[in-house]
Amino acid sequence: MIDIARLAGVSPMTVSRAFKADGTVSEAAQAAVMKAAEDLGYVFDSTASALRSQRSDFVAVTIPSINNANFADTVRGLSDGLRARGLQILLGYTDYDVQAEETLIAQLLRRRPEAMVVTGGTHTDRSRALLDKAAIPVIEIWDLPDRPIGHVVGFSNAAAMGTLVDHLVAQGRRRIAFIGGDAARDTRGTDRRRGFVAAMQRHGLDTTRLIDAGPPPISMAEGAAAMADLLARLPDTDAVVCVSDLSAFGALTECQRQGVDVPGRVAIAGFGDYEIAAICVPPLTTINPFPRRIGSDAASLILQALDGTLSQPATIHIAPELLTRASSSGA
Amino acid sequence: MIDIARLAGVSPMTVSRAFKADGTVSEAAQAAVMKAAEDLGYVFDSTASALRSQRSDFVAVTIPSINNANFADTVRGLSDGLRARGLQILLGYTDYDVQAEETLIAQLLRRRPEAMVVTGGTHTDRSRALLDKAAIPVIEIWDLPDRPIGHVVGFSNAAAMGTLVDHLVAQGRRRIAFIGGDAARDTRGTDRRRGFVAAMQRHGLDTTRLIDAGPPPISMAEGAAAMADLLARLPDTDAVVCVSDLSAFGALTECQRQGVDVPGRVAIAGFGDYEIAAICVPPLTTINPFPRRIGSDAASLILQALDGTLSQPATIHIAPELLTRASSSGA
DNA sequence: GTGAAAGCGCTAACAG
DNA sequence: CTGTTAGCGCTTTCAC
Repeated sequence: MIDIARLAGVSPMTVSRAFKADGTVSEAAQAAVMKAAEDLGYVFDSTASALRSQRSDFVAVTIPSINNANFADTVRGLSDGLRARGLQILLGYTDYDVQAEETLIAQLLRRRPEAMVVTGGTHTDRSRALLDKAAIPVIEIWDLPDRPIGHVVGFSNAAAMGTLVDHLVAQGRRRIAFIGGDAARDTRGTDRRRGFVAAMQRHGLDTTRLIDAGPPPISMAEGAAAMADLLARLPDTDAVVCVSDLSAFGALTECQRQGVDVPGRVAIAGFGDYEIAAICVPPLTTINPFPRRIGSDAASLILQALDGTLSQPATIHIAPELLTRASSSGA
Repeated sequence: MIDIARLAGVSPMTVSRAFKADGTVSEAAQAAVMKAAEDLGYVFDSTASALRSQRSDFVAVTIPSINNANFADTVRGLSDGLRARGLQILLGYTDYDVQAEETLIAQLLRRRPEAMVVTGGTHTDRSRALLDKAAIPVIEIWDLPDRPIGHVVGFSNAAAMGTLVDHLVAQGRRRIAFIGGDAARDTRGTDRRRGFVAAMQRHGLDTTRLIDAGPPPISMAEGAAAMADLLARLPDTDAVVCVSDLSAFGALTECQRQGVDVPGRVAIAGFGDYEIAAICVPPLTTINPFPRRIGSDAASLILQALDGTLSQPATIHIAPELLTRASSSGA
């Protein structure tokens, strides 16, 4: 920067101001600086800037898996919402493990992010302590935590699953099964299972058709295997709800392989409104939790929090939408 | 850090050494420092460390889309391979646009990454200049660039597509169509199309059945629309190759909706070996380009380059695997 | 094994 | 609108 200052015939401070582009530099100086920078192949050093100004321009984000279209959409919503303010996303994934999340949070905080977005509302005590200490805006997303750390953009996974069960019952289904993952790890999946059981009880129906397909994420293949298990052990099942569209699609393919009519003999519903749900044959009934929106709303909260426009911890409730499609038509 | 030094009764330098954990600190001092840090809720500041040591511990990575299972797998391979050395990934996506890539590269370089991984071998002149100037290891992935910037981990998309065509021809297919995206943007897709045309010519077959499904990424729905178009305009088509499994699956669903037998009347093949290809009914013939492997090999190259073990620019050839499945059985 | 001094490249704060 | 001074929180370097 000193070199540029020399070449442009100004002080380093003017160079700094020129790069901030806040219009506080004369046009002549601005042009001279930019030309000198171009000639010297100068690349601004954000590290030094971050250290001195105590503004890293980072927003740290943790998601359970990078290989998931729902979370990817959320990250896009976040990224697009933050880019205008020059904020960059520092992304990490937890593999659906709160211990891994703790390690990740500790690692990310070392970079001095200006805000932190974490997926889900279940964290280790140490994670909570780290986030508290960090004294930066924290947004929990994709859930409605019992004990929020800071701000929240989410919805009740249990309630959303309940609307799905209500729909199936309204369609005349009674012997409804749930295919989901290992309760210990996937907290959102567990919430959905709890919502399933609660809704079934509300309707006075049997809640024992619960298939545990293993640790999250539940793949299409695991959904298919679970469906095969279900068809073998509980062949009178007339509807299946899956923890996600991906496992639901797997279940659907298993029915296709076995010649089981969907929705004639078994209705199938998923969760997440993944691309596949709309296009497979028959298309899948599902819940759209508006993943992109979760991200863009979180971005708005962050911008407000950084502006100081947000005095109270805020909770933005996303209203998931039930999408009824052919996979769950009347019995 | 000064506070910790005081509390632990040592100098700041010893605190620094304790955090580096290189075993050059006495056990007593190490323990005292860790205890003091814990008590004070100290979080190490990577920004200051990066500035002084000129080591950011960042590896910057650009991918076309964050919402793509293939690239997500590559990022996981990279991430897992780099984590052991304490290197963190700084991820950005380009939306399949070389101009956006240029902006992104400029932005990422400001963070002083120690290496840069870029997807594809087509870049703007300015991107190339920026990467040259940066004087850090550069790895291009998912392609075999004509004019590599630095190291490469990739394969020939054209050649891989050729093997797919060869397979279809061997199965007795002759009137083969290609469904792909806008040539201007998706360079890998364009390479695949070129490979398709070259292989068809090699077999002396008609190369005019090319459907342009719009700008990448080509969605399942766009694959379905393209298939509908094809069935309407060129109903004697006996095989379809798609630029990815996702569009291929869309095409398959369109056949299901129209009662077109796959592979009886039309064979379908995709590219990428996405999860869906293995499980849909019928499963899709495809190419596995080993996305995870691309990432882990790139990570290895980076570690070698940073160690100085790599004097020459290296190219690691990935050998994509043809997976023949029921969607392309004999006519 | 430990400490003192200096400085990484930028910008806050103040002055003009 | 521009410049000067000082310092962000670490680590390099050198000394002991």
